[in-house]
Amino acid sequence: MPELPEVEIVKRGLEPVFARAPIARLELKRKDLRAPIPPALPKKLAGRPIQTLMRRGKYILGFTPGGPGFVLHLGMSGTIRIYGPQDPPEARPHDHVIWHMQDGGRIVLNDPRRFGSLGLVHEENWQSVAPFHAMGPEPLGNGFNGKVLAAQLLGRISPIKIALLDQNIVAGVGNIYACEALYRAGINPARPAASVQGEEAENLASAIRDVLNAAIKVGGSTLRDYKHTDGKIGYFQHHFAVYDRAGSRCPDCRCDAEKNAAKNTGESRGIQRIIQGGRSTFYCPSRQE
DNA sequence: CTCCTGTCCTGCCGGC
DNA sequence: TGCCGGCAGGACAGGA
Repeated sequence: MPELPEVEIVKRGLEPVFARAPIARLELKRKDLRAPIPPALPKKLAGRPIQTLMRRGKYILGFTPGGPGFVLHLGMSGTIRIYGPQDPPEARPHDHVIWHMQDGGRIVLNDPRRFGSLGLVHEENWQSVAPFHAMGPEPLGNGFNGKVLAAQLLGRISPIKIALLDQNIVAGVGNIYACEALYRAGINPARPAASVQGEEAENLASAIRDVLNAAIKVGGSTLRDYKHTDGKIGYFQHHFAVYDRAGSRCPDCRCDAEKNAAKNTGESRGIQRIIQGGRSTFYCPSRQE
């Protein structure tokens, strides 16, 4: 489920929790996530504060003062719940990891599909180990623009939609925001990646930034009320232009005009769903020629 | 290198 | 109502 905006919101929700108190202990109710949780991790975190909390792509990293830290990925179905010191204990199915804080607060990782992961990293060298060593630029970073994106796409014959899902091309974009960004940029998802250059690459880079920022903004407003959303953070109602809207008309649809023009052909219009790389792509054939 | 397919796991939803 | 197939926001391994 979570792509960059959702992960960013989760990170922001975790910040005050880690700022308030050191970790008392890490409870592992289940160790077999996508990869086994390193047995040494609880020991490295117990009794220690998280001094630095950051996001890279869809990962959240938290470092203790000495350098060791955790790296968290929510996979497809991972969620985080936050409990204050006053909140009564609550266990739900698929709660796998609990950070017990020294002030009594708790952070719970719930992940039914267990595609998520929790690992051990070190502040000194995390950037040079997998998966970070090859990871593409942060789309919300200062250095990201059309030229950078165009350079990343050079030599790529695969469809632009597939390329955007590759974390080594640009970090943090997933299936939803790849579709939404291509829609905003007016680029057909089947276009060869390397053919997106110049002004189109600028448009796409801007579209990626804009759609991610918009989603964060919406999530940020939800974050303040996270208690009302069942303690879960990072999961908010999005409004998508094309994602999961097959058959509907896109926001600035020209489909009616096209339908009239193509009346004789009987060709159907509206948002289309196609399969690329085994995953759904949604796009508007009228706006994304 | 890049590309493509299959796989991990559970829950939900629509169709019969 | 119950069962079954298909699908889900991710990432990796392995082979071409």
